[in-house]
Amino acid sequence: MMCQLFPYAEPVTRWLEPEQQQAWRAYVRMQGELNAHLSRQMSVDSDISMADFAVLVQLTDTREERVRVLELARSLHWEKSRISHHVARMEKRGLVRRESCGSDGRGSFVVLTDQGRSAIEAAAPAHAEMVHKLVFDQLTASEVTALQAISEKILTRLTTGECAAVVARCDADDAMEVVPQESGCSEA
Amino acid sequence: MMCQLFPYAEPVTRWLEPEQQQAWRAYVRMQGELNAHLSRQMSVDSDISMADFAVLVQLTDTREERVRVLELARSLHWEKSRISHHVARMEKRGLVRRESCGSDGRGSFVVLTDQGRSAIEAAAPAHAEMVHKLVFDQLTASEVTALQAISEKILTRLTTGECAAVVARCDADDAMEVVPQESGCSEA
DNA sequence: CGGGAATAGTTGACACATCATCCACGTTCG
DNA sequence: CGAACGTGGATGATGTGTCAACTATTCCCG
Repeated sequence: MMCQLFPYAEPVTRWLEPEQQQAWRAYVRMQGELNAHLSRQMSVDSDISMADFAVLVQLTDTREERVRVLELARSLHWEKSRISHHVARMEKRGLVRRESCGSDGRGSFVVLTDQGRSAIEAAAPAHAEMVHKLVFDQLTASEVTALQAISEKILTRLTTGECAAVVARCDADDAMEVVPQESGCSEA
Repeated sequence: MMCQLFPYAEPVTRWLEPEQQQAWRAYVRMQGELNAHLSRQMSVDSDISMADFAVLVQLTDTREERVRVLELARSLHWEKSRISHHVARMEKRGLVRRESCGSDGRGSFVVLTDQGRSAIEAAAPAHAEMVHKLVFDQLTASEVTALQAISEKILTRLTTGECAAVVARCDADDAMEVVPQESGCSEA
Protein backbone atom coordinates (compact mmCIF):
# COMPACT_ATOMS: atom_id res chain seq x y z
CA MET A 1 0.00 0.00 0.00
CA MET A 2 0.88 3.64 -0.51
CA CYS A 3 3.41 2.56 -3.02
CA GLN A 4 3.03 5.12 -5.72
CA LEU A 5 1.77 7.84 -3.47
CA PHE A 6 5.02 8.39 -1.70
CA PRO A 7 7.63 7.40 -4.20
CA TYR A 8 10.28 9.31 -2.27
CA ALA A 9 9.47 7.39 0.88
CA GLU A 10 10.11 4.06 -0.73
CA PRO A 11 13.14 4.33 -2.94
CA VAL A 12 13.23 0.56 -3.46
CA THR A 13 16.77 -0.11 -2.41
CA ARG A 14 19.17 -0.89 -5.16
CA TRP A 15 20.81 -4.05 -3.97
CA LEU A 16 23.81 -5.43 -5.80
CA GLU A 17 23.45 -7.68 -8.82
CA PRO A 18 25.04 -11.10 -8.48
CA GLU A 19 28.09 -10.22 -10.58
CA GLN A 20 28.45 -7.02 -8.63
CA GLN A 21 28.19 -8.94 -5.37
CA GLN A 22 30.94 -11.27 -6.42
CA ALA A 23 33.20 -8.52 -7.61
CA TRP A 24 32.57 -6.45 -4.50
CA ARG A 25 33.20 -9.29 -2.07
CA ALA A 26 36.37 -10.26 -3.89
CA TYR A 27 37.60 -6.70 -3.92
CA VAL A 28 36.81 -6.09 -0.26
CA ARG A 29 38.58 -9.20 0.86
CA MET A 30 41.56 -8.70 -1.41
CA GLN A 31 42.04 -5.16 -0.27
CA GLY A 32 41.79 -6.11 3.38
CA GLU A 33 44.20 -8.96 3.19
CA LEU A 34 46.64 -7.15 0.97
CA ASN A 35 46.78 -4.27 3.42
CA ALA A 36 47.21 -6.62 6.32
CA HIS A 37 49.96 -8.53 4.60
CA LEU A 38 51.92 -5.50 3.49
CA SER A 39 51.64 -3.91 6.92
CA ARG A 40 52.73 -6.96 8.77
CA GLN A 41 55.58 -7.66 6.43
CA MET A 42 56.89 -4.13 6.76
CA SER A 43 56.68 -4.01 10.53
CA VAL A 44 58.18 -7.44 10.91
CA ASP A 45 61.26 -6.96 8.82
CA SER A 46 61.83 -3.23 9.07
CA ASP A 47 60.28 -2.25 12.38
CA ILE A 48 58.26 0.57 10.87
CA SER A 49 54.60 0.70 9.91
CA MET A 50 53.05 1.55 6.57
CA ALA A 51 52.04 4.89 8.05
CA ASP A 52 55.63 5.60 9.10
CA PHE A 53 56.71 4.60 5.63
CA ALA A 54 54.27 6.98 3.99
CA VAL A 55 55.52 9.86 6.09
CA LEU A 56 59.13 9.02 5.43
CA VAL A 57 58.47 8.83 1.69
CA GLN A 58 57.07 12.34 1.73
CA LEU A 59 60.11 13.56 3.60
CA THR A 60 62.64 11.96 1.29
CA ASP A 61 60.77 13.22 -1.76
CA THR A 62 61.68 16.77 -0.81
CA ARG A 63 65.05 18.37 -1.12
CA GLU A 64 65.85 19.77 2.35
CA GLU A 65 64.10 16.72 3.78
CA ARG A 66 61.86 18.82 5.91
CA VAL A 67 58.19 19.51 5.37
CA ARG A 68 55.56 21.58 7.08
CA VAL A 69 53.07 19.56 9.06
CA LEU A 70 50.09 20.77 7.10
CA GLU A 71 51.74 20.06 3.80
CA LEU A 72 52.27 16.52 5.01
CA ALA A 73 48.63 16.31 5.91
CA ARG A 74 47.59 17.46 2.49
CA SER A 75 49.84 15.25 0.44
CA LEU A 76 48.94 12.18 2.49
CA HIS A 77 45.27 13.13 2.69
CA TRP A 78 45.39 12.72 6.44
CA GLU A 79 43.83 14.87 9.10
CA LYS A 80 46.14 17.28 10.79
CA SER A 81 45.58 15.71 14.17
CA ARG A 82 46.51 12.33 12.80
CA ILE A 83 49.74 13.78 11.48
CA SER A 84 50.41 15.47 14.77
CA HIS A 85 49.98 12.32 16.84
CA HIS A 86 51.88 10.22 14.37
CA VAL A 87 54.80 12.58 14.12
CA ALA A 88 54.90 12.68 17.90
CA ARG A 89 55.26 8.90 18.03
CA MET A 90 57.82 8.87 15.26
CA GLU A 91 59.78 11.56 17.04
CA LYS A 92 59.77 9.47 20.18
CA ARG A 93 61.36 6.68 18.18
CA GLY A 94 63.93 8.95 16.59
CA LEU A 95 62.69 8.70 13.02
CA VAL A 96 61.97 12.39 12.65
CA ARG A 97 62.53 15.59 14.53
CA ARG A 98 60.44 18.74 14.85
CA GLU A 99 61.78 22.17 14.08
CA SER A 100 60.02 25.42 14.66
CA CYS A 101 59.39 27.64 11.67
CA GLY A 102 60.98 31.06 11.81
CA SER A 103 58.87 32.80 9.23
CA ASP A 104 55.58 31.67 10.76
CA GLY A 105 55.45 31.40 14.51
CA ARG A 106 52.56 28.93 14.41
CA GLY A 107 54.15 26.48 12.07
CA SER A 108 56.65 23.72 12.53
CA PHE A 109 58.70 21.53 10.29
CA VAL A 110 59.07 17.81 10.36
CA VAL A 111 62.66 16.88 9.63
CA LEU A 112 64.09 13.55 8.59
CA THR A 113 66.77 12.21 10.92
CA ASP A 114 69.62 9.94 9.93
CA GLN A 115 67.87 7.11 11.67
CA GLY A 116 64.73 7.88 9.71
CA ARG A 117 66.67 7.83 6.46
CA SER A 118 68.24 4.49 7.17
CA ALA A 119 64.88 3.11 8.24
CA ILE A 120 63.24 3.92 4.96
CA GLU A 121 66.22 2.84 2.92
CA ALA A 122 66.09 -0.47 4.70
CA ALA A 123 62.36 -0.89 4.25
CA ALA A 124 61.83 0.24 0.68
CA PRO A 125 63.39 -2.61 -1.31
CA ALA A 126 61.54 -5.36 0.51
CA HIS A 127 58.32 -3.43 0.20
CA ALA A 128 58.73 -2.91 -3.53
CA GLU A 129 59.56 -6.54 -3.97
CA MET A 130 56.48 -7.55 -2.04
CA VAL A 131 54.24 -5.35 -4.14
CA HIS A 132 55.73 -6.97 -7.21
CA LYS A 133 55.19 -10.47 -5.96
CA LEU A 134 51.71 -9.97 -4.61
CA VAL A 135 50.32 -7.68 -7.24
CA PHE A 136 52.13 -7.06 -10.48
CA ASP A 137 53.49 -10.53 -10.96
CA GLN A 138 49.88 -11.72 -10.86
CA LEU A 139 48.48 -9.30 -13.41
CA THR A 140 48.69 -8.92 -17.16
CA ALA A 141 49.59 -5.56 -18.66
CA SER A 142 45.98 -4.88 -19.56
CA GLU A 143 44.88 -5.71 -16.06
CA VAL A 144 47.33 -3.19 -14.70
CA THR A 145 45.84 -0.63 -17.03
CA ALA A 146 42.35 -1.59 -15.98
CA LEU A 147 43.26 -1.36 -12.31
CA GLN A 148 44.48 2.14 -12.80
CA ALA A 149 41.41 3.15 -14.81
CA ILE A 150 39.06 1.69 -12.24
CA SER A 151 40.87 3.34 -9.37
CA GLU A 152 40.86 6.70 -11.06
CA LYS A 153 37.19 6.59 -11.91
CA ILE A 154 36.21 5.79 -8.37
CA LEU A 155 38.64 8.34 -7.05
CA THR A 156 37.16 10.99 -9.29
CA ARG A 157 33.71 10.26 -7.95
CA LEU A 158 35.03 10.39 -4.41
CA THR A 159 36.69 13.75 -4.76
CA THR A 160 33.89 15.39 -6.71
CA GLY A 161 30.65 17.01 -5.65
CA GLU A 162 28.80 15.78 -2.58
CA CYS A 163 31.45 13.42 -1.34
CA ALA A 164 34.09 16.09 -1.28
CA ALA A 165 31.63 18.45 0.39
CA VAL A 166 31.08 16.02 3.23
CA VAL A 167 34.78 15.91 3.79
CA ALA A 168 35.12 19.67 3.61
CA ARG A 169 32.42 20.61 6.11
CA CYS A 170 34.92 20.20 8.92
CA ASP A 171 34.62 22.90 11.52
CA ALA A 172 31.67 24.89 10.27
CA ASP A 173 29.71 24.73 13.50
CA ASP A 174 27.05 27.29 12.90
CA ALA A 175 26.64 26.78 9.19
CA MET A 176 23.05 25.67 9.02
CA GLU A 177 23.38 24.10 5.66
CA VAL A 178 26.33 22.70 3.90
CA VAL A 179 27.00 24.51 0.71
CA PRO A 180 28.56 22.05 -1.68
CA GLN A 181 31.10 24.50 -2.92
CA GLU A 182 33.12 22.63 -5.45
CA SER A 183 36.21 24.74 -5.51
CA GLY A 184 38.30 27.16 -3.58
CA CYS A 185 38.72 24.91 -0.58
CA SER A 186 42.03 23.25 -0.52
CA GLU A 187 44.48 25.16 -2.66
CA ALA A 188 44.95 28.21 -0.51
CA MET B 1 83.01 -4.83 -7.18
CA MET B 2 82.13 -8.32 -6.08
CA CYS B 3 79.12 -8.08 -8.32
CA GLN B 4 78.95 -11.52 -9.79
CA LEU B 5 80.69 -13.23 -6.95
CA PHE B 6 77.86 -12.74 -4.52
CA PRO B 7 74.76 -12.56 -6.64
CA TYR B 8 72.58 -13.36 -3.67
CA ALA B 9 74.00 -10.49 -1.72
CA GLU B 10 72.97 -7.94 -4.30
CA PRO B 11 69.53 -8.83 -5.56
CA VAL B 12 69.22 -5.50 -7.42
CA THR B 13 65.89 -4.35 -6.09
CA ARG B 14 62.99 -4.55 -8.49
CA TRP B 15 61.48 -1.09 -8.29
CA LEU B 16 58.15 -0.39 -9.92
CA GLU B 17 57.91 0.56 -13.58
CA PRO B 18 56.30 3.94 -14.27
CA GLU B 19 52.95 2.44 -15.30
CA GLN B 20 53.05 0.22 -12.29
CA GLN B 21 53.82 3.18 -10.07
CA GLN B 22 50.84 5.07 -11.41
CA ALA B 23 48.49 2.15 -11.09
CA TRP B 24 49.72 1.38 -7.60
CA ARG B 25 49.44 4.92 -6.33
CA ALA B 26 45.96 5.26 -7.79
CA TYR B 27 44.86 1.98 -6.27
CA VAL B 28 46.30 2.75 -2.85
CA ARG B 29 44.65 6.11 -2.69
CA MET B 30 41.33 4.90 -4.03
CA GLN B 31 41.19 2.06 -1.62
CA GLY B 32 42.03 4.30 1.33
CA GLU B 33 39.51 6.96 0.50
CA LEU B 34 36.79 4.54 -0.42
CA ASN B 35 37.18 2.79 2.91
CA ALA B 36 37.18 6.06 4.76
CA HIS B 37 34.12 7.27 2.96
CA LEU B 38 32.09 4.13 3.42
CA SER B 39 33.02 3.91 7.10
CA ARG B 40 32.16 7.48 7.84
CA GLN B 41 28.91 7.33 5.95
CA MET B 42 27.81 4.24 7.80
CA SER B 43 28.70 5.51 11.24
CA VAL B 44 27.18 8.90 10.58
CA ASP B 45 23.78 7.75 9.43
CA SER B 46 23.42 4.41 11.16
CA ASP B 47 25.58 4.69 14.24
CA ILE B 48 27.39 1.45 13.56
CA SER B 49 30.82 0.87 12.07
CA MET B 50 31.78 -1.23 9.07
CA ALA B 51 33.16 -3.79 11.50
CA ASP B 52 29.87 -3.96 13.35
CA PHE B 53 28.13 -4.29 10.03
CA ALA B 54 30.32 -7.18 8.97
CA VAL B 55 29.60 -9.04 12.19
CA LEU B 56 25.88 -8.40 11.92
CA VAL B 57 25.85 -9.63 8.33
CA GLN B 58 27.38 -12.91 9.42
CA LEU B 59 24.77 -13.27 12.12
CA THR B 60 21.79 -12.55 9.89
CA ASP B 61 23.14 -14.90 7.23
CA THR B 62 22.53 -17.81 9.56
CA ARG B 63 19.22 -19.30 10.52
CA GLU B 64 19.17 -19.30 14.34
CA GLU B 65 21.00 -15.99 14.20
CA ARG B 66 23.70 -17.24 16.48
CA VAL B 67 27.21 -18.18 15.56
CA ARG B 68 30.22 -19.54 17.38
CA VAL B 69 32.96 -17.02 17.97
CA LEU B 70 35.54 -18.99 16.05
CA GLU B 71 33.30 -19.45 13.09
CA LEU B 72 32.85 -15.70 13.03
CA ALA B 73 36.60 -15.28 13.11
CA ARG B 74 37.04 -17.63 10.19
CA SER B 75 34.37 -16.23 7.95
CA LEU B 76 35.50 -12.67 8.55
CA HIS B 77 39.19 -13.60 8.43
CA TRP B 78 39.74 -11.80 11.70
CA GLU B 79 41.86 -12.88 14.61
CA LYS B 80 40.02 -14.43 17.47
CA SER B 81 41.13 -11.73 19.86
CA ARG B 82 39.78 -9.09 17.54
CA ILE B 83 36.44 -10.86 17.50
CA SER B 84 36.47 -11.17 21.23
CA HIS B 85 37.16 -7.50 21.82
CA HIS B 86 34.72 -6.42 19.19
CA VAL B 87 31.91 -8.63 20.38
CA ALA B 88 32.48 -7.32 23.89
CA ARG B 89 32.04 -3.77 22.67
CA MET B 90 28.99 -4.66 20.60
CA GLU B 91 27.48 -6.43 23.58
CA LYS B 92 27.97 -3.33 25.66
CA ARG B 93 25.95 -1.42 23.09
CA GLY B 94 23.21 -4.02 22.96
CA LEU B 95 23.78 -5.16 19.37
CA VAL B 96 24.58 -8.75 20.27
CA ARG B 97 24.52 -11.02 23.28
CA ARG B 98 26.75 -13.89 24.35
CA GLU B 99 25.45 -17.34 25.16
CA SER B 100 27.43 -20.21 26.53
CA CYS B 101 27.58 -23.39 24.49
CA GLY B 102 26.19 -26.46 26.16
CA SER B 103 27.85 -29.09 24.04
CA ASP B 104 31.31 -27.56 24.41
CA GLY B 105 32.14 -25.95 27.69
CA ARG B 106 34.86 -23.83 26.16
CA GLY B 107 32.79 -22.30 23.42
CA SER B 108 30.29 -19.50 23.33
CA PHE B 109 27.75 -18.22 20.86
CA VAL B 110 27.23 -14.73 19.66
CA VAL B 111 23.53 -14.03 19.30
CA LEU B 112 21.79 -11.26 17.38
CA THR B 113 19.52 -9.07 19.50
CA ASP B 114 16.45 -7.23 18.28
CA GLN B 115 18.37 -4.03 18.50
CA GLY B 116 21.14 -5.56 16.41
CA ARG B 117 18.67 -6.67 13.79
CA SER B 118 17.09 -3.27 13.47
CA ALA B 119 20.53 -1.68 13.32
CA ILE B 120 21.60 -3.71 10.33
CA GLU B 121 18.26 -3.38 8.61
CA ALA B 122 18.56 0.35 8.96
CA ALA B 123 22.12 0.46 7.72
CA ALA B 124 22.07 -1.92 4.78
CA PRO B 125 20.08 0.02 2.17
CA ALA B 126 22.12 3.19 2.46
CA HIS B 127 25.31 1.18 2.32
CA ALA B 128 24.27 -0.69 -0.80
CA GLU B 129 23.23 2.55 -2.43
CA MET B 130 26.57 4.11 -1.58
CA VAL B 131 28.49 1.21 -3.06
CA HIS B 132 26.44 1.61 -6.20
CA LYS B 133 27.04 5.31 -6.46
CA LEU B 134 30.72 5.24 -5.67
CA VAL B 135 31.73 2.09 -7.45
CA PHE B 136 29.41 0.37 -9.86
CA ASP B 137 27.86 3.45 -11.36
CA GLN B 138 31.39 4.47 -12.34
CA LEU B 139 32.40 1.24 -14.01
CA THR B 140 31.58 -0.50 -17.23
CA ALA B 141 30.56 -4.14 -17.19
CA SER B 142 33.96 -5.22 -18.39
CA GLU B 143 35.63 -3.17 -15.70
CA VAL B 144 33.55 -4.94 -13.10
CA THR B 145 34.69 -8.23 -14.53
CA ALA B 146 38.26 -7.05 -14.53
CA LEU B 147 38.02 -5.89 -10.94
CA GLN B 148 36.86 -9.29 -9.88
CA ALA B 149 39.55 -11.07 -11.87
CA ILE B 150 42.27 -8.84 -10.48
CA SER B 151 41.05 -9.24 -6.93
CA GLU B 152 40.85 -12.98 -7.21
CA LYS B 153 44.31 -13.32 -8.69
CA ILE B 154 45.88 -11.29 -5.92
CA LEU B 155 43.79 -13.09 -3.33
CA THR B 156 44.94 -16.43 -4.65
CA ARG B 157 48.54 -15.37 -4.31
CA LEU B 158 47.88 -14.14 -0.80
CA THR B 159 46.27 -17.32 0.43
CA THR B 160 48.75 -19.65 -1.24
CA GLY B 161 52.16 -20.87 -0.27
CA GLU B 162 54.47 -18.65 1.73
CA CYS B 163 51.98 -15.90 2.42
CA ALA B 164 49.40 -18.21 3.90
CA ALA B 165 52.14 -19.89 5.87
CA VAL B 166 53.14 -16.60 7.43
CA VAL B 167 49.57 -16.02 8.48
CA ALA B 168 49.11 -19.53 9.78
CA ARG B 169 52.25 -19.79 11.83
CA CYS B 170 50.39 -18.19 14.72
CA ASP B 171 51.10 -20.03 17.88
CA ALA B 172 52.95 -22.96 16.42
CA ASP B 173 56.31 -22.15 17.88
CA ASP B 174 58.00 -25.41 17.25
CA ALA B 175 56.00 -26.56 14.24
CA MET B 176 58.60 -26.57 11.51
CA GLU B 177 56.08 -26.67 8.72
CA VAL B 178 52.48 -25.62 8.56
CA VAL B 179 49.95 -28.04 7.22
CA PRO B 180 47.25 -26.08 5.41
CA GLN B 181 44.31 -28.19 6.56
CA GLU B 182 41.31 -27.17 4.49
CA SER B 183 38.34 -28.80 6.23
CA GLY B 184 36.97 -30.50 9.27
CA CYS B 185 36.91 -27.49 11.48
CA SER B 186 33.60 -25.84 11.97
CA GLU B 187 30.79 -28.37 12.10
CA ALA B 188 31.21 -29.87 15.54
C1' DC C 1 42.43 -43.25 34.57
C1' DG C 2 46.02 -39.59 34.23
C1' DG C 3 48.76 -36.28 32.02
C1' DG C 4 50.14 -33.71 28.17
C1' DA C 5 48.65 -31.33 23.91
C1' DA C 6 45.40 -28.96 21.24
C1' DT C 7 41.27 -25.85 21.19
C1' DA C 8 38.01 -21.87 22.44
C1' DG C 9 37.96 -17.85 24.21
C1' DT C 10 39.40 -13.81 27.30
C1' DT C 11 42.40 -10.27 28.89
C1' DG C 12 45.92 -6.50 29.16
C1' DA C 13 49.25 -3.70 27.07
C1' DC C 14 50.20 -1.06 23.40
C1' DA C 15 49.85 1.27 18.61
C1' DC C 16 46.82 3.75 15.96
C1' DA C 17 42.75 6.87 14.08
C1' DT C 18 39.15 10.12 15.02
C1' DC C 19 36.81 13.72 17.26
C1' DA C 20 36.31 17.75 19.81
C1' DT C 21 38.69 21.18 22.00
C1' DC C 22 42.18 24.29 22.85
C1' DC C 23 45.99 27.62 22.14
C1' DA C 24 49.19 30.51 19.82
C1' DC C 25 49.98 33.25 16.09
C1' DG C 26 48.56 35.92 11.92
C1' DT C 27 45.33 38.82 9.10
C1' DT C 28 41.93 41.97 8.31
C1' DC C 29 39.47 45.76 8.93
C1' DG C 30 37.17 49.24 11.71
C1' DC D 1 45.84 50.16 17.59
C1' DG D 2 42.70 46.31 18.83
C1' DA D 3 38.79 43.12 18.33
C1' DA D 4 37.22 39.34 15.31
C1' DC D 5 38.25 35.75 12.76
C1' DG D 6 41.06 32.31 10.32
C1' DT D 7 45.02 29.10 10.46
C1' DG D 8 48.77 25.79 12.13
C1' DG D 9 49.21 22.70 15.27
C1' DA D 10 48.90 20.08 19.90
C1' DT D 11 46.24 17.43 23.25
C1' DG D 12 43.05 14.21 25.64
C1' DA D 13 39.27 11.01 25.41
C1' DT D 14 37.54 7.25 23.21
C1' DG D 15 37.01 3.33 20.00
C1' DT D 16 39.48 -0.01 17.53
C1' DG D 17 43.26 -3.65 15.98
C1' DT D 18 47.37 -6.55 17.26
C1' DC D 19 50.32 -9.23 19.99
C1' DA D 20 51.40 -11.96 23.76
C1' DA D 21 50.07 -14.23 27.67
C1' DC D 22 46.60 -16.69 30.22
C1' DT D 23 42.41 -19.75 31.64
C1' DA D 24 39.44 -23.39 31.02
C1' DT D 25 37.91 -27.20 28.63
C1' DT D 26 38.30 -31.09 25.62
C1' DC D 27 41.03 -34.58 23.11
C1' DC D 28 44.34 -38.11 22.70
C1' DC D 29 47.08 -41.74 24.01
C1' DG D 30 49.48 -44.73 26.87
